Amino acid sequence: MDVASHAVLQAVASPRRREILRLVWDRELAAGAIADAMPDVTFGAVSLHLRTLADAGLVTARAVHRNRFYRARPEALGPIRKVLERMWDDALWKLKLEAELEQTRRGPQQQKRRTRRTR
Amino acid sequence: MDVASHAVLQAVASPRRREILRLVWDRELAAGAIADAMPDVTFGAVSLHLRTLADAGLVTARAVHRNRFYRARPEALGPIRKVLERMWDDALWKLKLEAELEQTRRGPQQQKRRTRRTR
DNA sequence: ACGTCATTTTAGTTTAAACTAAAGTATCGA
DNA sequence: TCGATACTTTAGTTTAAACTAAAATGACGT
Repeated sequence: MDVASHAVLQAVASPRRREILRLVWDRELAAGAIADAMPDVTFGAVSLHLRTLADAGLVTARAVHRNRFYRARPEALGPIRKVLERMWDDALWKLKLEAELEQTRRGPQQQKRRTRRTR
Repeated sequence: MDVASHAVLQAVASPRRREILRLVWDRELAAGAIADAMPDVTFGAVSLHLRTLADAGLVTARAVHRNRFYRARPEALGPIRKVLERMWDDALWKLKLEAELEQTRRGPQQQKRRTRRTR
């Protein structure tokens, strides 16, 4: 797990930032408009979240006049998607292998001797 | 984003828990063995992480004698993998569409009238 | 029944994240 | 230039997560 993927995971793990991400997922939105859509939090807090998202590469900013327009950068999810996918597939593969082996072996390979299992 | 996927994301976002997850990814390991593999943290702390992982469905426990053997449950990653995948694919599709539209339009579409209301 | 082992749980502390209010920066329009 | 707008940054506070030490639990051997 590289440091970039960690930042992405960290950023996406916050419900607040997922909320922002959802807002700018399919359209550009000014920081103020994002803050307006989240009335229970201050503009400053939103700005900090935007910075976190930008640092993780999950959004990009474009300055126009006094506005800063944000937009999601979905390709930044690629790496962690791949990380998860690789973990997942790898594990599935191993489980399948295990299941196949299971049929050729007698019982689960238990550690140490077992005498009783009662009570 | 459902509550289960949130728990999974939250659990996976912690480096410590990813470390544990990696340890039990392809083999069962007793809680003590996991703690032994992480010398910079106490057994108690490891146990709490294991609980978090178990609550998220990312690991299962099996009791044998006095030991509790943990193992990753990779299929728990499925839902969030799907969530990310869906977001990702959906966005890529939209970006492509946008790129196509871009060629038929001149310049960025500027923002309209704004009514801002902040504390 | 007693003591030990493997682990969990609790209670309290440290560390980090999220948040607010206010100050700072930059841009525009007059 | 000045004042307003649209943000960002800072400093300090609140909330939550991670951690530790120690007590509690429960199964086992004797």
